[in-house]
Parts: sequence; C-alpha cells; structure tokens
Amino acid sequence: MAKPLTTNPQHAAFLAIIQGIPEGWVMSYGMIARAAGLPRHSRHVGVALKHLPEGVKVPWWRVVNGEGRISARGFDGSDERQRLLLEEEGVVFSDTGKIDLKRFGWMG
DNA sequence: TCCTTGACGAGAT
DNA sequence: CATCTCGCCAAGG
Repeated sequence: MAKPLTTNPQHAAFLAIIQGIPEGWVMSYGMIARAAGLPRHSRHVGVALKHLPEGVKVPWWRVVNGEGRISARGFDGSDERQRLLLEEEGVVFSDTGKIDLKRFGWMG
C-alpha cells in the first residue's frame, strides 16, 4: 500500500523522527530534515507527509514551518484541524497564529 | 533532457 | 511586519 516515492529511504528517516516528537512539542520541516542528516531537504519532509497513508501512526500535526506557523496545503480545513490538535496538547499560539519555537520546538 | 512545481528557509528591501 | 528574491532538491509533465 501507499505506493510512495522512489527515493524512499529518506521518508522512513523523516517519519521516524516525527514519531519521536513528544506530545505538546513541535518540530519544523527544516529541523526534521537536519535531524535526518539532510539539511537542505526541508521541502521533502512535506512531500513525505503529503504521501502519508491514513493507516500510519505519525503525529503529522506536530510539524510546522520555520516561522512556527501551520503551512496551508489547501485541503478542507486540515490546517484548522491541526491547530486544534496542537492546542489540545497544550501548544500555545500567539495572537498572530504563531508558535514560539524557542519554547515548543523539540530538539530531537 | 528541460521546465515547472512545491506541507520550506534565510536574507534583503 | 509584508513582499520579494534566491537557493535547495526530487517528482512529474
């Protein structure tokens, strides 16, 4: 299932790191790419999640961009759902809708 | 093989 | 803070 990309060893690394993010913490795409040993592949973290099948247990909602913002992906309210999930875990959004990565950014 | 696209990021204006 | 530009790298047309 989940016929993913052909360059897939990276995806496994990305997903493994994301699975290691504790509840109430977040990581940016760039941080995940760095932690995987691929510093310039931040975009591909998003690609991996985009191809993520439903059955897989990965806390995708704990992944935000470098500004601490939720990256819009055009799907029906999925970004709003992500914010709710994070707030349930205790993650605080500022007035401008940003997360303070100094506080909630998880350094694997 | 060339060109465009993209759940990104950093720096300049 | 809002925009713009540029760098990055794989996928798909």
